[in-house]
Amino acid sequence: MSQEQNKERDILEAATRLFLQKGFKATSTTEIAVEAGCNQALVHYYFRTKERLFEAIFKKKIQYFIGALLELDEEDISFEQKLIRKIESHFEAIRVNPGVPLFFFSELSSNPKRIGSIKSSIGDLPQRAISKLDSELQVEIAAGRVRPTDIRDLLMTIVSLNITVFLGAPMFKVMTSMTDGDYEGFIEERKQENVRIILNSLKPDQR
Amino acid sequence: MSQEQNKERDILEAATRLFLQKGFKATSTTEIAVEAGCNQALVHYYFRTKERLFEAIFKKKIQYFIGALLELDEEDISFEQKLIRKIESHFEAIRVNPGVPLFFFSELSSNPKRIGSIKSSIGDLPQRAISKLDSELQVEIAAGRVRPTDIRDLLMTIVSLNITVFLGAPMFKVMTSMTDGDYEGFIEERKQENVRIILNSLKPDQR
DNA sequence: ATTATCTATAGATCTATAGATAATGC
DNA sequence: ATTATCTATAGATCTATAGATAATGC
Repeated sequence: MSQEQNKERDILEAATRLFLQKGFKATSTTEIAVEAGCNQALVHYYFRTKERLFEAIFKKKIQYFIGALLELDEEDISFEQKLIRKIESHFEAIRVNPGVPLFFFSELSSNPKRIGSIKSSIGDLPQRAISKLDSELQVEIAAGRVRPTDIRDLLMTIVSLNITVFLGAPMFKVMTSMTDGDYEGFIEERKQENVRIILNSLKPDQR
Repeated sequence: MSQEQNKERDILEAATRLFLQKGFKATSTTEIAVEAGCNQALVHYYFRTKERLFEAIFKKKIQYFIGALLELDEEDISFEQKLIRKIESHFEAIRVNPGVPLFFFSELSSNPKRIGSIKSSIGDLPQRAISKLDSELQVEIAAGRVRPTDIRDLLMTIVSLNITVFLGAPMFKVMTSMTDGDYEGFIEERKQENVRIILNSLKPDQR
């Protein structure tokens, strides 16, 4: 028909939505099929096993996220500007995929053998990107513009602040009695707050 | 026998371990029974359904954590000292229960109806504790010792920094090629780093 | 012919309960 | 008697595959 149909894509999309929302074990291939508008056997026709389908999705999401935080931008801007851009790009990547960090952490915790799956799909991209950022950081430190800082601390701080706004949303809404609307406003404002906190944490001690 | 046995407790402990590690859906009552050293029917004898067993554990963990962050300490110490203690006590609560934050977030995300379960078990304790901390914060702000800060931002910052070290451990180890030993050192150092970042974020703008 | 899609089903769980037996408290 | 524990099983999934049928590409 004119409606270009592609069940394989439909299945992948349905599975992505469901795996992200409920995790691997709690999502059945039957459910995926219903959501994709086909029968359950077709899921296995295209992806053979539920595990393979899952891995395809898992790897795709990992690559997307690694890119968002670590992409090797060669632009000639100040370290501070570069850092701000990285933080904001990471924040936006999560805003668009708010379920992904939780998805990673849960699946990695419940099934540690997936660590191998990650390693193989990211290669040494993180290593290289981290080294590069680190050497830039060391230049700033040497120039006295940034307090001595371990690059791993800096990365941990960025990731912590950016993911938790989304990952902890349900819990925070309950604790602070915020409505969904309130919380959207909070998220909106939080990006700048995170940037501020991180830049502040890098200021050399004064006084 | 002399070995005071209490299968109900054994079941609860086994279930806690398994639910924390693999989540509700991926843990079977059969598995819990094996781990507790009894047959599967006994799990249902004591707890009737898997869901009830889960809720008992869930609520217990929530109460423990709310306490750790929000406990109403009346001691007469400076705001800064009080804040430092709260951050450290929260950090330690997570260190001892490193799987709990992920557990909360996953189960809340995969089954949003559990939000009700949380609400009912925490009552207005968070509200009161937050208000109290907020009024203390406002005093500091009025005195110019702290930059104007929304209490919700402060809480979000504390929770973000403290949980992610543990929650993101598997991912971080992969990304930064840290061994388990390296990472333990990193955690050790991270508590002070978090305190530092948070206190820095509260400093009034200078210059 | 090949590829996409469906129906039907085997075999493996998994939860919850019924009903038997063993242990404990009077 | 009551409470704790076990064996056995019904009924509900759920994954994966076999084999039939429909659609598509030459």
